[in-house]
Amino acid sequence: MATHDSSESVLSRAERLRHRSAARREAQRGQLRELLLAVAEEQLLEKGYGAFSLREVAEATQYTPTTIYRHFRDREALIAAVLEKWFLLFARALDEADRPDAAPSERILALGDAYLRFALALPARYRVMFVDRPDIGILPDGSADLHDDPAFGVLIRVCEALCTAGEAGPYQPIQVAMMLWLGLHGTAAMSACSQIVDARAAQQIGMGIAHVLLRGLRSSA
Amino acid sequence: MATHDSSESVLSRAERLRHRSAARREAQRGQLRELLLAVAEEQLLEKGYGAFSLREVAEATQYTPTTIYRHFRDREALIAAVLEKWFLLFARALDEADRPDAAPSERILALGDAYLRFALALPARYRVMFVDRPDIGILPDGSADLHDDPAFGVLIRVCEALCTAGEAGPYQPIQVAMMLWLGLHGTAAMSACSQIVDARAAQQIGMGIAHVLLRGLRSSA
DNA sequence: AACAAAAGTTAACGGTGTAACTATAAGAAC
DNA sequence: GTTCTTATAGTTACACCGTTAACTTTTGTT
Repeated sequence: MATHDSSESVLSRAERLRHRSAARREAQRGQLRELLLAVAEEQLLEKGYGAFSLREVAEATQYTPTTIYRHFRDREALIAAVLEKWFLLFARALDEADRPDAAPSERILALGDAYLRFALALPARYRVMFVDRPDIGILPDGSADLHDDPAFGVLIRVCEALCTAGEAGPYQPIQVAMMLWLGLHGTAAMSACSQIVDARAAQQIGMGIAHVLLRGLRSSA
Repeated sequence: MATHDSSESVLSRAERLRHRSAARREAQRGQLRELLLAVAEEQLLEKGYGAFSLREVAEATQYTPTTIYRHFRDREALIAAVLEKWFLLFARALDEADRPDAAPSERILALGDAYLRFALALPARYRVMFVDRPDIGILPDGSADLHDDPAFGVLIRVCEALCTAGEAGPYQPIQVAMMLWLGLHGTAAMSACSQIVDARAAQQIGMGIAHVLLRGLRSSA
């Protein structure tokens, strides 16, 4: 078990880590949770959900992997904490994009534009939020109520306005909201997961879908 | 998750495997590739892309993990081989759904129905094919030409028929195809990745998107 | 029978998440 | 100021993962 430290400068990750962490131990203390969150967010963005590694954020923070468990139940909880922050940003982005005084169809276009912008600005983030993680808006008891989600709440209210304006044919607000959301999600997800559509094309296709859907709804019996 | 190794009857996977594979060695031989493929497909469906494990298909076939490397370059190649089969099935499903004699919009609806049916019948399969794997239709040289894909080829031809029939406004066939495809992909992907929309709802929303898109296209200037 | 190729096994490496246990430092109570 | 308690970090260990190199067996061909 004795390691030859006389010759090579080759150190395993464990050795490196032990050395560094001993040197740092007396340094700072506390606010670790915030530090871990920040590093985790960074790693999650650049590695993606699958390759995101607990040990890697440990090494980046120069802490021991198990130390993370003092602050987060497990890997999933750490990711969930990052996601919580992201969903806040997402809701804010949609909220700021809404123009309550404009016509419903204009509001929907503005919302769609903001949605696509959010997705395409950081595809890795969108991917973790909406495709890798299967539990968007899933409540603790297992049921899902999208109306409680602030971001979806904005959309559904605008769709209600569209319906009462008689521009959605026979469709219910929830149906309209779903068609618009999932229509845009298709291009956002494909752009985030594949390379067959780049960001510019995705923005164009997505807005095309929004336009055509609105037109189709308006002309529905 | 929690493994109690207090009992002495617990064997490690390696021990179990060595024992069993010795017992099986004189059994059958050959056609291993097909067996591996079949088991891999099964595992891929039930575990998903991320949790799919080479060693697990090895154990299921009672072969050693390294044996797989005789037949497939690596884990990714094994998955790719399964995917090849799935994409063949997919192309066939779309091809069979097409009704060349019907009106373009009818053909598109039939195609959309088949697409959603394929996706919702085996969500895990759709997920691996269209969201986990980032390289749909990516050619070896890195470029992507969707027209060469048989499944997309069916769609694009129908969209061309729609355009020449004057039912797609100013949009080009490729744009129409993308809007339809990605519109449906949104509901299929969300249904496959999350639990907030069940299969029935997804089918309904997806067909709604197709209908409304067609109507919107037709009424476009 | 001899030999070459293919098929299968063993052992190992570095990576992963995580459970159980230990050490340490800070703060409170006396 | 000393001791007890508690939170926090560190250590060790385990099972799993994909992958590789080296070895042994089996098979088919000459």
